[in-house]
Amino acid sequence: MDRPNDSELKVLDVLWKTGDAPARTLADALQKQTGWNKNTTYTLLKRLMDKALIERIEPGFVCRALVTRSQVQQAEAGEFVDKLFDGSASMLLTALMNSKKLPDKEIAQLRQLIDDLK
Amino acid sequence: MDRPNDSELKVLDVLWKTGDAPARTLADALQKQTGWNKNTTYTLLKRLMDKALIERIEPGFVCRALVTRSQVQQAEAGEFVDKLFDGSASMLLTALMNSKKLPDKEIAQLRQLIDDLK
DNA sequence: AAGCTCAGACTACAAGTGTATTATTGTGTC
DNA sequence: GACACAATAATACACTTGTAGTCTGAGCTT
Repeated sequence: MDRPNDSELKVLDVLWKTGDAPARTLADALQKQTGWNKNTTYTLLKRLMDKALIERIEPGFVCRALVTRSQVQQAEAGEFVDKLFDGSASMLLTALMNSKKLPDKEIAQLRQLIDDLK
Repeated sequence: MDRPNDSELKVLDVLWKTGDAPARTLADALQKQTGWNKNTTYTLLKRLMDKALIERIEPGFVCRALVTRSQVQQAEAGEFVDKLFDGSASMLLTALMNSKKLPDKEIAQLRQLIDDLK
């Protein structure tokens, strides 16, 4: 999978939230959300097509994501932990805990995750 | 803190491992490790200086890191979890567990981390 | 049919990245 | 002091990224 860069990710994010949508709708949403000119969104949609991360379908030339949020999250998380933490999830989590105070809810969910492991 | 890009990170990585070292030493290590021409390393050292992530000190014009590995890890981890997981550490960990099978050692350490939380 | 509008395509352009080539300066050797 | 060579600086250059301006063509208005 070709990877989305940061601004492409913002477009995908809207697309994942709204579901399949015409370019115009996405441009409007991103206009509101980030102040982008609509052409900026169009350009990014084009680049996303080039990377085969979205497609345009008839009728209406509607945009559809070809990757799910989870797929991107998993791919990026794997890359990231390798790049900075030598593949160690626990070191990543340590850094995260030092970088920001996790809310209780998060901690409970982390505990749940670990407990479910076996 | 100005952020290192991927190739600058590789330089920092060597510097963190070896401790303060002359440019030449780092270039040699990176030559071996990544095949880079030594001038590539020099260029990156320059950029790291511009970003104030390293300094050169006398005697010997030796390179010294101005940020620790932990500082960079924490900053990057915070950015990353916000960018892709809306700040949620548990969602990150979930993605990571789906992306690669964690070795038992890792799981034990994760459990330890959570248990130590309280 | 001539013009207006708007979605979408095409083009642009500065800044950042990855990597290397060329130039310069310092230094030990004869 | 001139030469050879290692250390560093300066410059280069193609590619990516972030963002926007301009062009085109299809349908809507007179």
